[in-house]
Amino acid sequence: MEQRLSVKEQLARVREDAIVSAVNRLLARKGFEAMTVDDVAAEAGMAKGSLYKRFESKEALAAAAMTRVLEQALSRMEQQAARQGVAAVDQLRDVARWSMQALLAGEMPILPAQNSTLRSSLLADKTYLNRLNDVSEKLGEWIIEAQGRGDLDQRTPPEVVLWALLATACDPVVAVMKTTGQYNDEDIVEMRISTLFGGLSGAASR
Amino acid sequence: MEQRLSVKEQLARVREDAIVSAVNRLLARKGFEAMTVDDVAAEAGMAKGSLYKRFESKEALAAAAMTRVLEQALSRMEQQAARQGVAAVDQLRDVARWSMQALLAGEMPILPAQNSTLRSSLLADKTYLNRLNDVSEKLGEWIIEAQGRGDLDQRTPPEVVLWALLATACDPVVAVMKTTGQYNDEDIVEMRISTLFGGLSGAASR
DNA sequence: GTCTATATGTCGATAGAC
DNA sequence: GTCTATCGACATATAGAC
Repeated sequence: MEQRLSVKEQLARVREDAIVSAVNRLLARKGFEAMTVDDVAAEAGMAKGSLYKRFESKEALAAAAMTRVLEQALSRMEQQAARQGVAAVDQLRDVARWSMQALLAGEMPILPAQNSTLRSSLLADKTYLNRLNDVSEKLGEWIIEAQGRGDLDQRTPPEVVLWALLATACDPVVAVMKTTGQYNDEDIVEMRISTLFGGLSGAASR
Repeated sequence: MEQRLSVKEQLARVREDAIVSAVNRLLARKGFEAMTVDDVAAEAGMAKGSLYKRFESKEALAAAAMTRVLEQALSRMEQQAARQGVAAVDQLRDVARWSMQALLAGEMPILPAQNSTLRSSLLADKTYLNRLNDVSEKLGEWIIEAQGRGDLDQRTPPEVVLWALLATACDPVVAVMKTTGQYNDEDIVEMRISTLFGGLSGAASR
């Protein structure tokens, strides 16, 4: 009985993962507003009714996708934290790289500017908020450390650095560079990271 | 007869300006998808039918708003260009400041990530494309000049600098900083400009 | 697969200018 | 009195919810 339940649970997890992955891709491709529940059903390969069995609304679908991305980021950050002798600023750089790579791979659900229904739904989702808080706290530690060492500008408030890093996940320039076809993914990421940390200014302004 | 036509035309222009201003505010507030044509009618103080008399679709309304912002930017840039003895990099900084101020004032129509209907509509709008081209060309000149003087990093391709500057118009960090209420508009703009040009890195990494 | 709500786009009625 | 422009109710399609 216990074994059977476990299998059922595993199947449920696989199914749920298929849904969340589908939502993730669709959010990355078209954004929340343009994504329809029919799209999700088609992409996940199941009937619309099955979606509403597990998720109570379109907003809940999106929230699950965004929560999963935060969990993946956390997992990545914990791996990074375990490594020895890596400067905090390099750990921050790594997170920014990771999120831009996800963005380029079409796996980063982009949250629209200020959609009312999705936004209020996210603000009511404790799991999402907890994960966001976990990510922010870990990044915050690294930011303080990097500022202490002089690797990050000390005049910029830590929260502002944090938001700038989080914003890499929806950097519009990455998408433009991608669509021109002039640059490969690696170059795009490196150029944006370089601009983010080093700025646009040249030698004469330093 | 000529006088009468002129008055009529003036009235039409005033009306059209009211419409475009309303669209502008609504795009800034809720974005294209969430904005309804009924919203526009209410905000502009006229009936929906009157909107469709002058604009053939919701997309055309949005395109008109975006075109007008580009025209305002151009006008600002031409004023800047007329000033003597201003370094190109400072003119670029001024444009970035201007667009962020517009963003903070709720007057910057934000184009959604990649909405299919609006995007294809914009790409078919010659007026919009021409204005965008005008802005890009002028900025491109300044970028080349600033790079030549060493005021901008020469390893970053000019187009990438251009896109980074255009992206200030939809900088999500500005909105977050605004909503916290911790900073006034001027501080927000200066911090973001400073990060954009100077980067996040501190003295130890220079 | 069905239902309901809502959003875009249309059209006939109407009011006001000359 | 005619003509033009505005209004707002209506048709139609589509998307969320179950």
